[in-house]
Amino acid sequence: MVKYNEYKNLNYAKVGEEVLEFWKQNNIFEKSVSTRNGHENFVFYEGPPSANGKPGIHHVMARAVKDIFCRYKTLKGYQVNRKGGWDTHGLPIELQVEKELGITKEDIGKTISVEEYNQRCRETVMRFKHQWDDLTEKMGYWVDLDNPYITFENEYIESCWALLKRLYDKGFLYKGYTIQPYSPGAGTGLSSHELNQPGCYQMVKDTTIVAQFEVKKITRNMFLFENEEEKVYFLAWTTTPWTLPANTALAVGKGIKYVKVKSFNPYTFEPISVIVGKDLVSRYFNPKAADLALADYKPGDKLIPFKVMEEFRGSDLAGVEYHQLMPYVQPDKPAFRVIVGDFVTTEDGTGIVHISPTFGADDFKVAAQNDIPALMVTDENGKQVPIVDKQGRFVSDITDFAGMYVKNYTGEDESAPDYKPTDVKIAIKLKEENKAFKVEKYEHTYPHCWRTDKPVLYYPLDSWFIKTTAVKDRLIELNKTINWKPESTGTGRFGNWLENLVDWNLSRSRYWGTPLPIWRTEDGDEEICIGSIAQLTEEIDKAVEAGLMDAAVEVKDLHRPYVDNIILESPSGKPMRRELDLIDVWFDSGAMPYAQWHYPLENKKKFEANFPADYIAEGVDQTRGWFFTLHALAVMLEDSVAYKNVIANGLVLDKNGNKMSKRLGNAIDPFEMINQYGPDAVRWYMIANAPPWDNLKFNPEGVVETQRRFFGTLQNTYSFFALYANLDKFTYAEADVPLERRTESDRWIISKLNTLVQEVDGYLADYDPTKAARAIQDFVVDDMSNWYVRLNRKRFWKGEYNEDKTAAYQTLYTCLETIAKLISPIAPFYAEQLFRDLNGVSNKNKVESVHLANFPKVADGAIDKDLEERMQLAQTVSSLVHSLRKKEMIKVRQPLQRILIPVLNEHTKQQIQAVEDLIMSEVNVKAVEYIDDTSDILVKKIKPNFKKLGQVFGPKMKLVAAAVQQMDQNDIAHLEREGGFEIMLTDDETAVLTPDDVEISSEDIPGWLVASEGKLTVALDITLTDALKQEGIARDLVNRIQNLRKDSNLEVQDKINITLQRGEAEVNAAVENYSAYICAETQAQKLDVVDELPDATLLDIDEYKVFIRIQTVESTVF
RNA sequence: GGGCUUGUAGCUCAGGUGGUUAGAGCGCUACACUGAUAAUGUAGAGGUCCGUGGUUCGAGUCCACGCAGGCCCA
Repeated sequence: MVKYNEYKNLNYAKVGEEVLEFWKQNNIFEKSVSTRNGHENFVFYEGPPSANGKPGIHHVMARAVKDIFCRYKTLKGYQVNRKGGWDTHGLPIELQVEKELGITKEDIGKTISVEEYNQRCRETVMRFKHQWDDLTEKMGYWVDLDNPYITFENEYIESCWALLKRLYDKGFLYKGYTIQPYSPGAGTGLSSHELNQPGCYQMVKDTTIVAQFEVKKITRNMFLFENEEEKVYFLAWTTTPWTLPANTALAVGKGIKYVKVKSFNPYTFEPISVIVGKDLVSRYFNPKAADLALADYKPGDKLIPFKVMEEFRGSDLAGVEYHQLMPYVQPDKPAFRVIVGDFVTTEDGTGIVHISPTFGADDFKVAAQNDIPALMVTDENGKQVPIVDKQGRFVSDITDFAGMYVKNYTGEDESAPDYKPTDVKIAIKLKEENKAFKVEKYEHTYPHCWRTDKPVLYYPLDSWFIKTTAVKDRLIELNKTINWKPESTGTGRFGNWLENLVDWNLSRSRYWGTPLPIWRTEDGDEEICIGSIAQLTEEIDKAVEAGLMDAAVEVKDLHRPYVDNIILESPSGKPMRRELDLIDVWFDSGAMPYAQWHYPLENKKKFEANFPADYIAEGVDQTRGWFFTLHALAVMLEDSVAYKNVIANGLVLDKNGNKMSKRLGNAIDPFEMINQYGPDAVRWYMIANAPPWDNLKFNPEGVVETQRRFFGTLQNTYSFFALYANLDKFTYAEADVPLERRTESDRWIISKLNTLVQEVDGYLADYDPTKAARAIQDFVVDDMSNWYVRLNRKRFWKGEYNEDKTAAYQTLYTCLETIAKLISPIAPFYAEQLFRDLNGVSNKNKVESVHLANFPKVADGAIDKDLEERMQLAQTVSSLVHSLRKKEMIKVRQPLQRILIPVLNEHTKQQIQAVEDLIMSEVNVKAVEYIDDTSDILVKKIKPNFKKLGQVFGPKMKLVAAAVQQMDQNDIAHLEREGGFEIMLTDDETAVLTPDDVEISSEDIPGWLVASEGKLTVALDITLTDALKQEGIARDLVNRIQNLRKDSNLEVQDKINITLQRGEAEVNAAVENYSAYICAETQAQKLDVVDELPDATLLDIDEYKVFIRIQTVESTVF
């Protein structure tokens, strides 16, 4: 016969290794997909990791979350294909290569060719692929590693091109500009990486201006004026006065308070009213002048009087229009009004921020959101350009300052007596025009170009954009159909991001990435967007024919520099060169639903069958990354969501809540964890400890606890089952014992089990693995092990192999096998071993792996809530009796005569009666008795039902509660008998209570030892009769003999003979009266009592001494 | 600075729609139990439920303003 495997000191890491080997040998993963052929698809997208760094413990977390639901859906009968993928482009890889080669971006194309450089990137990016694959296997993340999509492969890039062309054809792709750090000296944009080089931020002393922007006297603004003569100005501060001619708006903070102050301009002495942040008044007006009268002011006075007038909120000011400060150039759309910006503070400045969309990133963004135009001029080529040229000079339209450098880019001698920076010249002009309120030097840090050491400008640079704002409403609408876990990430972080959407800047000035497939003539008048290699080849042929290229080149690699060397012919016959930009790597990953199948160039059916995804999961940091790019592309290309359910998981921190980093040395090595504790305990701990979307404080001690408490208990239960089932040769060969012939506790645990199946199914369907894991844990530890097995131990190791025993085995077997299935998504290795150990003997499931099985179904009629309530009562009663015994120091082995339970209603009585047997055996008493109301000896307790009374009496609640507490036993009896009781609230106010308004419970039985919990009270009879004492002794004897057996290393099934020496009278009587009982319990065939017993063992049983000898009986031969 | 998120026992976490004694596990202390035994049971100690205001008869729970940690964005 095949036996259930029995283990000594199970090694969970080894379970992982062995099960992994089994999966590999038998292609279980492949089968878990192929056996579901023809079933409904459950579509999962793998967010591609980058293999240029080592995987960390947080990857185990993220991938466990992905894996759980794919396995769960497989159990539910879906076919779940999981294609792996690698993200291979991007800046981190370039930086790593540059670091290793000891070069900078400047060297590319000079000391190293673009070709060589990209070759290095290609080699570097997959450096740790082996470690990643290894971790994937060892942690049990099932994903197809053999056919992954790789973003640097030609086919993948070609798909990206095809998608870009579709966007281009829909008019979603355009060339615009974005504000970036720019070095006029070097003539190049700087990356944020370059700006973060040490030494870039330097202290400089700049001329700053608080400028006065005059409010227009129009109807809409009249609330700011007290009469027609008043002149009202907004005060706004800038550290870059040269940007003032480009001003097109002012920004205020929505909630910030502003005041209007009447005073005088310190340079022109003219009377003015200015609007400024309330908290900043003292910064611009000397408090010493607070008491001076406005009327007393004489031009030239040192102290300028001021008077604070009305107060406004930022939101009140929004929309107010003002006169252009320096009207050299007119915008092409309405401008010069107040808008709300969330970046406005009262930390410095005036609480009002000057906005010049061409020279500030925030400015650009907030202007775009408010439909405020940028100030541009038309150059000699008819192109729109900013008012400062690429050399850093004002254009000719800015007449007064035409040709002046906005900063000293020409190395002028700043110490020369007649040297005046442009900023100062602007300040002088504004002062003269009554437009400057305050001009002063200000020292602050400002970024400088690392090559020219000159201040950078924030300057509009050419960029290619995807017009995501064109589909903003649709993005928002479709987002509402996505099931976000947690919901707040979808409505909050992601939802807000969509509400404040700006166009997606695709351009990157780098080398290792997907090139932008747009070729343009030099004047930009003609261009072509290429959507495939075939199209490119065709265009090349045309260009060769036109003589623009020497010879046809075969398109082998779509990366730079190869594509840069291709020159195409425009419709009018002009040469077109590729726009040198690469595209944002996020486009690569957002394109994976299409590009992983080389769609739209092929595999249309495959794509359609796998779009959109049912489920994805990544870190919450991907909200504006992958989650967004997937969504944006799906909406623009397919007018669909890209995913229906998404889990945004949190971070994995160290046990103190700090971020893990190599520098701090608190990073946890995932391989070490798995080797030490096995993959299941690590996965279970991570899932059960905190919901995936919360940050997880990872503490290895928690893994130890999980292993001990959950897996240890489960394994213990299995061992217990296996031990006896092997002895009894239980193989689940018998037909199921019908539920009605099983014991109360069998039906109870099966009811609980089915309830559990229902719960776990619900939680997993709702993408909440933590609740599922916790429910399973509670069942295994509390219900199955600590209650069912404890109560039923004897049924397994005592007596004949009869129907009752079969029922016990079947019940426990069913629990264990069901648990194996339920835990298999979370703890796939251990579940596999448990399942195979069980199923290998019973062969009840015709599958070789738990992962090929079906999710358990709730059995009809198995759930019995009444029964579950009864058992709860049994547990509570037992616990109360235990605590009473403890108080009286009466050990459980000492039988007692009876317990007494007051019951106030028939239902409770019936419920307890049904579990009497369990209670009696658990707490070792002979009888359970009940007393009801009629006995008149119960002392009752009354408590107000706050919820109900609160609704009725509201504010008078306290009076009612006090009156209820005052009621004595007679009053309670009256209330119960008559169904109503009148209480006094005040001297002249009464109210009538009904039994529903209060909770009545029995609290005490005079003369008995009682304990109560909630509404349940138990009394214990502690009278010891001779018979009870004798039985107690007999039980003690059994216990000691069992210990002897164990100490003598006897096997459970070994039979013995017992010999006792006659001793004290009580002991003799006990042995005589309970001889049969003692023999049965200890597997003894004979119990002899003799007068003299040499070589005996001395047992201490309380105050008695017993001499005993046990001998093994050799197996009887018939 | 903005958005989102977390804050409950020494530690990790539960606490639908507000209801008066705030729970569990681990850890600690004591006792008990003992053929699941590196388990288990009972009891105990341990809480300004982050703070301050407010709404309410009643707030861990609802509202406002803060504080601290985290993430993303500036």
